Amino acid sequence: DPHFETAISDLEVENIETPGHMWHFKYPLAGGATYDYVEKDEDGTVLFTETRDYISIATTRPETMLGDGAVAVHPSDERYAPIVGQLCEIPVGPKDHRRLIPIITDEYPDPAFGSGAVKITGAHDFNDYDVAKRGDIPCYRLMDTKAAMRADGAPYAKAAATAQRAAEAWLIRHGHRAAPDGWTDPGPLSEAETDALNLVPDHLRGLDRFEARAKVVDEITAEGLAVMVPATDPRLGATSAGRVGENPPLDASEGGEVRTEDPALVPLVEPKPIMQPHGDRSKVVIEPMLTDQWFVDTDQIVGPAIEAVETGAVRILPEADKKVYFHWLRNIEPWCISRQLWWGHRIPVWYFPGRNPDGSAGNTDGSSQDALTICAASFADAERIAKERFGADEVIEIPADFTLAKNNPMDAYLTNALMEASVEEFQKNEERKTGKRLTEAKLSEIGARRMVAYRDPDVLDTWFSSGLWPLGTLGWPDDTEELAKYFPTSVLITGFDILFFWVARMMMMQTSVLPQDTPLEARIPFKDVYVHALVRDEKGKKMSKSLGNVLDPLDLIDEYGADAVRFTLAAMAAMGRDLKLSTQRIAGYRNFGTKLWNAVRFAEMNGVQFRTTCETGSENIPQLVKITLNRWIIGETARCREEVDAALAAYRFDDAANALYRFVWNVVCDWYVEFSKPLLQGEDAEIKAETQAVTGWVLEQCMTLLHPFMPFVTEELWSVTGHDGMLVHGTWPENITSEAIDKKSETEINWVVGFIESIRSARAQMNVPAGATIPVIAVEWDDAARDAATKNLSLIQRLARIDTITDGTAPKGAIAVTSGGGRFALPLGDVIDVAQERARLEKSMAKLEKEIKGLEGRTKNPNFAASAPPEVVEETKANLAARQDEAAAIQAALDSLAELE
RNA sequence: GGGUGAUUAGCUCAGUGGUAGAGCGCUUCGUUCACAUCGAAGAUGUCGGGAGUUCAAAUCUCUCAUCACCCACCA
Repeated sequence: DPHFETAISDLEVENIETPGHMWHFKYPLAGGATYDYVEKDEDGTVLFTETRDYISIATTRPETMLGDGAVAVHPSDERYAPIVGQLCEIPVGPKDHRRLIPIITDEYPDPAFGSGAVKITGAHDFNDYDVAKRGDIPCYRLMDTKAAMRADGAPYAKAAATAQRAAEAWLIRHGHRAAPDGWTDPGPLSEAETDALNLVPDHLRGLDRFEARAKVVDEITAEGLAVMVPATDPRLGATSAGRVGENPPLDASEGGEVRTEDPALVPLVEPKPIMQPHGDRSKVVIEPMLTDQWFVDTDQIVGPAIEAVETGAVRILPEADKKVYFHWLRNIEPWCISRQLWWGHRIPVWYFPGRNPDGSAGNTDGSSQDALTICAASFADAERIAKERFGADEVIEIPADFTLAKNNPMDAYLTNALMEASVEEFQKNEERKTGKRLTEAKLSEIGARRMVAYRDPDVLDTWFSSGLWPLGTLGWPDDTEELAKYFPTSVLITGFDILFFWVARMMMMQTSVLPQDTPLEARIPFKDVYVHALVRDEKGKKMSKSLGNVLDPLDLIDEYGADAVRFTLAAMAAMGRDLKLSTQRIAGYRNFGTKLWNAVRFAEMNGVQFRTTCETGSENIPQLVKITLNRWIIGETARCREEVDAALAAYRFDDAANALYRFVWNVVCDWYVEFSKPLLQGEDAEIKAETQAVTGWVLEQCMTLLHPFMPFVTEELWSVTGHDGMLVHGTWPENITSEAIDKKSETEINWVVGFIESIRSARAQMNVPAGATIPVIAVEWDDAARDAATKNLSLIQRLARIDTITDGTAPKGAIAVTSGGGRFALPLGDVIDVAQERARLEKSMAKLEKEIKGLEGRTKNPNFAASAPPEVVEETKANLAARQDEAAAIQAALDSLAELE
């Protein structure tokens, strides 16, 4: 990452499609050689022949040409067969020091793409690196950590000459050129030697990579080595993605100005969208570059992480994300964990320059990779190991940038406490002190007993450090109480984008770091992973600052309140789906908070007493509560609590929130509060007292159950209703169970609710004035209906706005109302509009008939009875019978209406 | 290029085999003592298209279309 000047892992790279260009250049054959370039079609018919003195290559990154080590073609590509093993010239740099590179074969180039020939820059391209490794081609690094062209090392001419010798040696070694007499293979350049070579021409040194690109393009074009095509060539305008207009025309900053005598010919530069790697934090274009880094060989630790999810020891919810998890882990790459940053945990590795891996003196290479390294918890540990294992008398820790010692093993042996001493100075000092010059042997002896070490300056990837979070926070590696109690942890709630970064890494690290002989279930970091939704904008796009489509939660909270925002997010958190936030919905849930507030206010105004604790469980309620209405609401409360708990256990926060919304608004407020009014305001003290108590109890349950979803308003209500202590410290009402449901009360109240709704509906549709109180005639009703209606007459009177219910026959000109187990008539005398009533009844009838037809279709189908489960058949039959009864009642009403006309 | 998911009321979304749902919005009515940030009533759907499996499909299978996201080294 040229911005942060550090290596990053591939997970931290975002590939973004950006407009780019592909240049076509000629690499002239060495010494002016020529060949017949022949293009054939599939049948072998010759399409095109030309004598060429170059090979054409295409590149999107011309600046990397400077580091080319070869040009590769596919072994089967007959066009280039004649020149494989020859040298060609990189057409950049000083004319008299042009580098020559071999033309090699490799399976990688696709003969059908571009010219079929690929330039190989092993140090700056992943594919090229593989080709280079296979072909023994050197990887020349061109840039520094800022991705500027290198300015270090020997002048270009010298570096190029070294590279040239290497290329020629390669030709001989690989049998493309006869060895001169007396030639001995010097062997390929070592990695350190290769890395030390700076092949950037002097005038390009220090330039930014993009500036260098423009200059390279300019120079090649000026020299006439760009592939030229007629200005009408379609490739100049089309993009490979076919999206016209996305690629801006080449501008001067990218180079490539036309400098040709023939105005009809222009350089072939194809506009082309390129997937460019960007740093996810720095947002700059990442430079693939060869550097020494620490990697985790993930293959070795990935197994248990996969197995734990396969066996279900760790659940990933929603299940769909399991697939993503598996796919990534099964195709995992080595993980680069070293960072060249100053923050983070420093890598606990000490290097011993001038020592071989076995501790013996003698490595003159200076590179760290094949030198002695010791991984230890501290320098003291590293020192102890060095002394024990390698018999050193003394280990001196030096700074990582103490290059003198690192690069010269003799210096390293002799570095004294002042550390700036060279062998020369050491000798002088000794001579001054003792008057004798030390022999080489004596120097070596001193050196052998003394070791210097420096700690790796890099730090660990922050995700590597946090990968041990579950264990680390609990005191591991000590055997703590916390570890015993809390590990494995229960649930990790996280976002999808963290699944790879953190979750997968924690899985791999926890399961690997703990003793392998403990069962996998005891090594997992957590049992459940709940992958929560991402909030997106209204178009479904990920919110991002650069797009400007961010809804700031703080703004929303300012406008609607924290509870409303929180409840909305919970209510919309259906698993496995991202949510598009709508402010309207937040407003709706803000009103919900107000509704609860008002319900509590109502209770207070009616002398409701709140208790400080809810010690009453379901088992006691039937004895304590006598009134049907109160028994009913207690049952409904229990039902709601169980629903909420089941939803929460399944991480269905939306189901839990919606269940509570329905219960509080549509059950408690719409019905219970309305029903309780006559009881609370009536004369009977006993009824009043019980209803006050139950109302208080119900509202307490509402506050408690809602507290996780709306903590602020519920806490406030808890406080203002005189409770001691805070609701957040309260207990969850697990003891309110469905045992509290009283079937008889439930049936009765449900009938009353249905009856009131039927009358209200009929009234509204027949335009009966809202204020008018009307009588009801029961044409026929069963005992249950009669019982329910009689017992709850005052409630029905109040909410349906009727005065009496009397037995009788429907008078002419009455509205017909059906309700479970009964037919009723609302006599309105002359007021009734016959046509309107007919329309109303016919509409109900049509709806019923449609349902009946569907139900009949099923029950009459012999296959249905044979194949469907018996309970479904029964249910369907019962349903059909009920519909048919209702249809009959409506038909009767329609018949009597007909008599009126 | 590979993968994953989505498509249901005007909008935002629930609903994995058995009578299509919620909130918002919309229409009509309502200033009675918790609440107009409210109450009552109401309208609204070829469940993206097509094919298949099944007694029965929004739900399972295949396919097409569109959208979104993730992954990827075509110079």
